[in-house]
Formats: sequence, C-alpha cells, structure tokens
Amino acid sequence: PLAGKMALNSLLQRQLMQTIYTKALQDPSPSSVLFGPPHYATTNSLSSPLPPQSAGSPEVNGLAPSPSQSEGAGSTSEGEEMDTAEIARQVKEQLIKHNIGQRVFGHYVLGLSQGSVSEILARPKPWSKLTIRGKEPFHKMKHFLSDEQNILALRSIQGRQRGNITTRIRTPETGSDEAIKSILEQAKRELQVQKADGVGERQRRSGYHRGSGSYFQIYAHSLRLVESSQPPSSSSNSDENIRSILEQARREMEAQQVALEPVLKASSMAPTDLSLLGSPLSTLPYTPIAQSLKKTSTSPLLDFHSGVKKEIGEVAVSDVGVDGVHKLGRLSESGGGLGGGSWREHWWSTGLSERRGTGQPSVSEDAHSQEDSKEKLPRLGSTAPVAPASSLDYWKDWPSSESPYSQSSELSLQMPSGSETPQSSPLPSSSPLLSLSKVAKPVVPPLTPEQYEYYMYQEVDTVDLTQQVKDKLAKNGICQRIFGEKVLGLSQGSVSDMLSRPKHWSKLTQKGREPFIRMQLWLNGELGQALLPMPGQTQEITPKTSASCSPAPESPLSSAEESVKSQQEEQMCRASIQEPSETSESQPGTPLPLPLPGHSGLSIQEMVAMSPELDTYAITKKVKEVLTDNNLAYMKRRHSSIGESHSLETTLSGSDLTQGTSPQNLSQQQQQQHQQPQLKKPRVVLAPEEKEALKRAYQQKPYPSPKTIEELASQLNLKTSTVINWFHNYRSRIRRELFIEEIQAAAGEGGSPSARPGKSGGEGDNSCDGTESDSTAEGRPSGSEERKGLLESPSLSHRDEEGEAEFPSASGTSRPRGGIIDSLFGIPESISAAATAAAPPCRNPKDSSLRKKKAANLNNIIHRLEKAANRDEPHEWEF
DNA sequence: TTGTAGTCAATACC
DNA sequence: GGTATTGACTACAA
Repeated sequence: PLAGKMALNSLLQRQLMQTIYTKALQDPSPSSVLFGPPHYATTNSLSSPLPPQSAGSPEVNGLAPSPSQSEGAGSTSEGEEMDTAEIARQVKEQLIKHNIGQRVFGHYVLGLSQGSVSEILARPKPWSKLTIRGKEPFHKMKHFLSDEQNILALRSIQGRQRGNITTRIRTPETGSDEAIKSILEQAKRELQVQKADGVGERQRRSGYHRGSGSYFQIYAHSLRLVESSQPPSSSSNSDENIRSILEQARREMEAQQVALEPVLKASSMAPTDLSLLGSPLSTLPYTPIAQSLKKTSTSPLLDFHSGVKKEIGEVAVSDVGVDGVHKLGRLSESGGGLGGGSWREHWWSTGLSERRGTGQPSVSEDAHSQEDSKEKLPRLGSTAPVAPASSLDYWKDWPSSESPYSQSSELSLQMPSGSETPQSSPLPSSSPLLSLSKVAKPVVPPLTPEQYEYYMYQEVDTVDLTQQVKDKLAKNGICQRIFGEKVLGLSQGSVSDMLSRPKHWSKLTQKGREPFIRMQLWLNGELGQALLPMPGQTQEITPKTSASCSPAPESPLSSAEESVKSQQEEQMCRASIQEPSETSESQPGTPLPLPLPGHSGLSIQEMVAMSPELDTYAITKKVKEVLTDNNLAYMKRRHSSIGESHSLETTLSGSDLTQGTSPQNLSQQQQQQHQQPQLKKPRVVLAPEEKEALKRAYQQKPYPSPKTIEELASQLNLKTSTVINWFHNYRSRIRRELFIEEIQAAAGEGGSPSARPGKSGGEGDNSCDGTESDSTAEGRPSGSEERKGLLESPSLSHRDEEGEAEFPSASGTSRPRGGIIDSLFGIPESISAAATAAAPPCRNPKDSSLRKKKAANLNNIIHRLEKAANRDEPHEWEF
C-alpha cells in the first residue's frame, strides 16, 4: 500500500535514471535512449536490476498505467464512454490550481507536447469522435485525476522541472557529449528531487532516502569522471567513458549504500547533521551539479539544505513577536533555499514531504494554512512597518553554501548547450574553465512563502512603486546594475526597462511580479540586510581578496578576472545599497582567506564546494592541472568584439597562458568544425530608416502576415527573424508605453492609476490630454500626422489582406527604395485609427506621438478582436 | 505556429 | 560610468 502511494516524481525520476543507467551500460550509444519523451506506458517495466532500491518500487505508475493497470481504480475500460469535456475541465482545473504547466503535464502524463495538451484541454473532442489513439490521453487524464497523489507529485515535479523540460523533450543530434550533458541534467534534477524529498522523508522512510543518496553518488562521481575524462580528440570514446563512469558510479553507489545505512537509520538526527550523510563528495558537489546546467542566475539553490533552514525557520519563529507584522512562521516548511521562480513549487513539495511524515497531505489544509499566513502580512504598497528581527534572522542564517552569493554555480563541468556549441567538442566554449565569469554571481534570496503568497495576488500600482524605487535609488546613489543584481536576480537593462516602463500589474505573470514584490520589500527595508555581508559570512568579499593575492597575469581565467572586478565594484557600491542603520554592521576588513590545504587532490568542484571561500588561485592552479593532465595544449574562447569576424584562440602552454591569435595551432578542420559555430553573432543594429520603415509597417499592420514579413525583410535587407523579433518587441513595448502614458494621464486628471487594470490600449482616451511622456523615438511628429481627415477605416487599414502588403504611398519625403519601402520610408498617408480620427487637433508633438501610438495599438486590438471573433468558442476579452 | 511575457546583454546615449 | 534602448532569446500558452 505504501508503495502504491509512492510519489510520482520519484518514480518517474527513478525510471528515467534507470533507463539511462541501464541503457548506458548496455547500449554503446547512450544518447539514443537518453532523449525523447519518456513513454512511461511502455517503459515502466524495466528489466534492469539497478539500482537496487527500485526493486522495492512498485510497477504501478499512476500516471501512465499499462493496459492492465488502467483497469484499476479510477481508470476506464476500453469500451466505456468518457465525458471528455468534463475530464478536460477537471484537468484544467487541477493544473491551474496547482500551477502545473501544460508542458510538464503533457510530458509526464500524456506523453504529448504542450501544444497537443492545450488543444486537447481547450477543445476536447466528443468521445465518439476519437480514435483509439485519440482516446488514450483521456484514459491517462482520468487516471491522473483519480489519485490526488498524482496531482500533487506532478506539482512537485513542475517546480523542479520548470525550465528544464525542454531539453529533455527535444531530441538533440546524436552525440556523446550531448549524452553526457543529458546525464548531468538528469543528475541535477535527481539531486533536486532527492534533496527535497529525502529531507522530508528521512525520518519515516529511510530506505527511500538511502536510495537517493546512492543516486547522488552516481552523479557526483560521474561529474568527477567526466570532468577529468578525455581530451578533445577522444570524443569517439565518450560512450565508453560514460559506461565506465556509470559502472564506477554503480560500484560507488553500492558502497555508499552500505555506508549510509546506519546513519540514515538515525531518525532523530538533527538536520544540520545531514552533512554527515556522506563524504564531501556526496554532499558538497551538489551545488555545482544542481546549478551548473541552468543558465539563469536564479538557479535553485541547494535544497539539500532545506532541512537546515527548516530549523532556522523554527528558531526564527520563536523570535517573532506575536504582533509582528511579518511573520515567518511557515519558514519551518519553506525550504527557504530556493531560487527564482520555482521556489514556490519547491516550497510546496518540501512542505508536502514534511507533512507526509505526519499524515496524508491535504490540499485544503495547505490552502488553509496559507490563508492563515496571509492575514498576517502587510499589504503591498502600504508602508507597513517591518519586522526586522524575523526577516533579518532569516537572511542572516542562510547557510554559507547557499548564500545569496553563489560561489560555485558555474564551476562544475558544463556541457555543450545551444546552437553555438559544436557537438564534437568535448571542451566547448562553455567549459568550466570559461564559465567562471559567473562565479560568485549573486543569487537573490527567494521571497519567503508568506511574502509570495501574500503579495502575489493583490494588485500593485507598479507605476507608483517604481517611482518610489527610482526616488530611493537616486537618493541613495544606488546604481541600477547593483540594484538589479542584489535586489531583483536582473540585469541593468532589465532594471532600467522595468523602472521606466513598468507593466501593469494585471499584465504581469507571477514571475514578472516578483521583481515588483522585491522592490516593495526593499522599500520597506525588508531586504536590506540581505544585501549585506553578514558577520561570519565572507564569501562575498572573498573572491576579491582572494584574487588580490592571486597573480592575476598568470590566471588563465580572464573571465574570472572580470568577475573579480565585478566583485570589487559591488564592494564599492554595497555601502550605498544597504540601509543606513545597517552600515555599521558591514565588515569591510574581512581577512584574506588562505588557500585551503590539500586542494590539489580534489576535483575542481570538490575544491570549490568544500571551500567556504572562492580561492581563485587554487582553482586556477587546478584548472591548469586538469588541462595538462588531459593534454589540453589550448582552449577556445569566444571573442565578443563586435565587427570581428573571427575568433581568437587562447593558448595555454604549461603554466603560462598567452592570449593571441594562433589558429595555426589547430588543424583547419578543427577550426572549421569548432570555431564557426562559436562565432558570436554581432548584434543587429537597425538603421533609423529601417526602424522608421518598420514602424510605418506596424502602423498599417501590427500583425503582418508571414508574406509581408518576408517582403519587409527582403526590402530592408534584414533577416526574417529580425523583422519578426522587431514586431514582437515593438508590440510589446508600445503596449507597455501606452500603459504608462495612460496611467500618467489618468494621474494628471486625478484618477486612480490602477483603477483600470489592463486598460493599456489606446481605446477610450482620444483626447489630447496632459500626457507628457514620450520617452522613445517612435512616432516622430510630422506634418502629415495632423491630417485627420484622411484616415482609413481601421478595419480595413490594419488588416493584412490575403497576406498582401498594403502600404499607402508616401508623399513628399525621400524614397530611398522602391516597392514597399517606397511607401514605408515616406510619411504616412494615414494613421488608421479611429481613436486618432476622433481626436481633436493637437499642437503638441508629443500628443501627436501618443495618438500615433494609440492608433497603432488600436490596430493591434482590432486584430486580436477579429482573430478571437473568428474562433468558435466564447472569448474573454481583455486588452 | 503564433503571440505574449520576461529577460539578457550589446550598444547607444547622456 | 550610469542609464536607456533594443535585438534576440526562452518559456509558456492558445
């Protein structure tokens, strides 16, 4: 019975790994089985004896039962009719309720793509119209709905898989390095699963956790082996390497299993003692494993430590006064070491695991407890007092290994990713040696569950909020880059964008709302302490000081130097970002760390992971050792200098690194094979006339047909993708801009800026009001804009009839090119918007610009309306 | 396949 | 040197 309730995620993860493991040992082409959606209905009866823990696992895969299993509870026999619409409705309900994406659902439950899921859920066919094949998803969905555990487990997976599933679904070109990459990605996921679940379940189900630990060994060990595996020329041996890796891993796994057993049986063990669970290898290298393969800086942090923070949370709770505005009581369930957008699911799953220990999880209970915490939180936008004690305790107690300043997130081996990477290159541009540029990139602490739950769903005046932030930044001399880095897990550009053109709250997704919540918390002072190097925590300063005692010229890690430089800048700026009252707590004089003894015998990951500080000198040394050991005489480096059409080769020779162009050191074949794909694409910069032409095209057709896009691209000598991107970006930005202007206009009229959520379109406001904002260049005033009488009907002008471009001819301006361009570069005959037509003449060019934008946006809206109207189903209009 | 949201990061601008 | 702009990309959903 217990086995029957085995969490879906662990089953699936295990099955995946089982498949990988088994096939990797048996099949010389592991990549052939590592990819593609797992069809659980056919793969859940694996014959592999490994790993041994799975022997106790049931063959019951609740989500994708075999035909015989599908006859079980909750399933429907083949002949039985189903109410497809109802099933779809219930599934949708559950997905929404649990924030499960269609992609994950489709992947794990139905074995279908996201698009197919959407189709099935939105427009389920009647049962009678379905073929046998078409009925399958409904069987699966019904079974999925039949057991809440399925849903809960999938939700858990969602949190871990979000953002990564694509790489699994996609079938990459066969290549052994891709296979390794896949293994590592699997490792990452598995680690995340195990760390979250293992902690929560450790007291009740040591066997489960024991199995997890064993898996860790595989991955950690695999990483080590991969890291030090073959030189570039031996990529053909990679499959063999993988098998070797896995065989060694299996042996180690078995050994570890035996070793761990007594420890894991100690159910009363304090969470902070979890580090005892294994050798340093079994614990510390998790960070690089778990984080290295994810691009974003908001990689999930070490959830292995969630147990640690549970304790911390409980301690913190005791420190919170009963009338504390900001309670952190539920930190005991938060598993606070979660990063970015996925922490919530993570928190949920951790909480689930925790509750499993005392009883069956209940969604309603969960919701209820969240509701409880909600009431204790201040409203966003208010100037509610802060409860510094609790929040500061929370931040302060971040374990060093998962400090907001992740030291080693990029230190593990990074395998090729993306189109830039040659499949056959075992040392791609994203090799660990080169990815040090992201070392110590700060990862902002996650919002607490309470903050998240409370702030996420109440409307926020983003304009007002960002204004306050801007004021405070200016007042305190805080630059956007640091603010974005320390307070928001964003680039300077994003910060600038967000502050100057915030989207309306209703237009923001949960992910998009997070930065605004952080802003509010920052304004409230609730994040201030998180930006400080806490007493005893030196990792923020360490890279700088460590590097300062490292002979920089000797370092092969030029990117690491940049990182160091960045660290120094942060140090400079940090004082200004912290709260005045906290300034005295900063520790500018942190002692220089010494290189840890015994580094030479460790892998890079181990070395970094074991060190509380980042010793760049030791790492540099180790890197060189690895290179030398593996006969890596050179490595590639992407050269980002724009306008350069060739990449430079960085040559490493002995202990010296000389940078220069020495392509002759490589064979021509290698250059062509490796170098070409690594060329950094120069950024496209559109000429003003090209932009103007595109804007004019947009005014006519905000949603041009593919044919028109092709034509535009051809005429403008741009890539089609550039034109497509431009339209996407322009639509998005013009909407946002209009929102700002509307808000400001409304504010000028004394209205409530947030009273009309989503009213970012130009509809409704045709007057030349006091709007002043015209921060961008689009819509340059021209004489013809005043020619209101020549407007076409919007329904005609915006439409891209039959894909035929239809641009009004230009008048009175230069015509650099013929055809479409002839008109695009001209002055518009019309602005094609009723809004503008109805507007009285405005003399202010800015007003004219606004009208122009509104007109364009109105076309946009009309397009969407018409598109929606063409659909059969009722549509909820929102613009 | 298309559209939106979110974001990065190169580059322009001040 | 800080900020603004913007082309490109990913994730997700319809």
